[in-house]
Amino acid sequence: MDLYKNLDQRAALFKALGHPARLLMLNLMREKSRHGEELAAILHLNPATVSHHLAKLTDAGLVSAHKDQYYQVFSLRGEILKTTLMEMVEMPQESIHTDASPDAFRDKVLRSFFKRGRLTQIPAQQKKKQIILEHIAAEFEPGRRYEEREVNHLLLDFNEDYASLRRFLIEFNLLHREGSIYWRAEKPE
Amino acid sequence: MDLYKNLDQRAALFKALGHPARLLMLNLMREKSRHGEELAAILHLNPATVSHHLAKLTDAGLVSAHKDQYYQVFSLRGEILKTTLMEMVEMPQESIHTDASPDAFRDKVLRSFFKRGRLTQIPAQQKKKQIILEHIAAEFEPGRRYEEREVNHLLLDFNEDYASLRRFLIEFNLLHREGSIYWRAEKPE
DNA sequence: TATCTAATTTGACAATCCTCTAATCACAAT
DNA sequence: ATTGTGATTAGAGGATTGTCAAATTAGATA
Repeated sequence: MDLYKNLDQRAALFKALGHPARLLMLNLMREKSRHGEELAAILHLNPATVSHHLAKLTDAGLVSAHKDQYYQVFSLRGEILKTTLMEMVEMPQESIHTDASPDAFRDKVLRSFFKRGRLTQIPAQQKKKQIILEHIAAEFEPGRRYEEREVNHLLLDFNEDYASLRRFLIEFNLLHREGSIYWRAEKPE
Repeated sequence: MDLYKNLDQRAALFKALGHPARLLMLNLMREKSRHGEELAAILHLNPATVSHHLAKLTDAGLVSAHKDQYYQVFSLRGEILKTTLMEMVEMPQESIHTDASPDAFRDKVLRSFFKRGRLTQIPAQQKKKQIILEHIAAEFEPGRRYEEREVNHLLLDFNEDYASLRRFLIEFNLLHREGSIYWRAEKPE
């Protein structure tokens, strides 16, 4: 079954389950197979309406139909219902990336605070400060030891207020210091 | 948790899951908690739209929120997602009876073929014939043995064509015969 | 306090969905 | 072939939903 592979198919499955009348139909079919006229009588619905609902259930792969004498008999296809909600919600990472871009927020923040490579201002908000500081910290080579003078020089490329930047980098644990020697922190990941 | 107990609440849960954007949100929250602005950026949606979707997810009990600095941070409430689709679809018998009437079809058939206790005609269709024959068979006392003469007399109350009725009852295994002695079949259930 | 920021609400519009009636279709029975 | 039966389609009305822009609210910052 390669139905339910992508996002929209899964949403469609849930949508098919998202109506009381259809849930009742599935319950009735759980007991035994049923034909349209029967369901219509039980649910006090117009046969056309039942047809409509049954079409949705069949499209979603939840029921199947076969002919018997005068009737079109519908049966529950129970296999899919054995999976957990989580398995059905959970999409592989890569398909999340195709449908959305998880770094969009980060990108947006970086774009709005950096102009031509320079930091226009230091954001007051933690989450945004974190993002721009991480971006700046990436300029330091891991493992290498820096004199304070070198650090200042490097930071000046981003903003004239190099002292604040240096302080924040320390505060956010992106840069470490011992005496006048600085080095970049290990990446958390 | 007595949420998800009744039909409409369950339909509401599925409806909440029945939209691609909301499935993506849940996936993003699976990795870590997120705030609205972030989700909006990632999904390329208006913050108001994200708010709208988040409200549906919270109403359905799928996410919870807490404040952090400037932000309202939303987290996935995963417990519910561990249940299988079937458990969520499956309603106890009694609540099916309150929301629908499983015997409505049978009732309808009986009403339309019996007028003032008499069978107006013998239906040609199997399913309906079955229903009216079961109803007639119920007039015979279980265990008791009937002479053919008694059977005919009893059936005449329903329809003048007692011979056809008798034949059908045998054919549908509702009545058994040995020689000229008849008796009612055991109930299948 | 005044100001800033994210979240929510409001209102509008389009799209989708649910329900029914009426018409049509497919097919079994005669 | 004609009739009868259930299923489906077409279309329409009303309700709900998804989306965004604009206004408002709640709460943190300074």
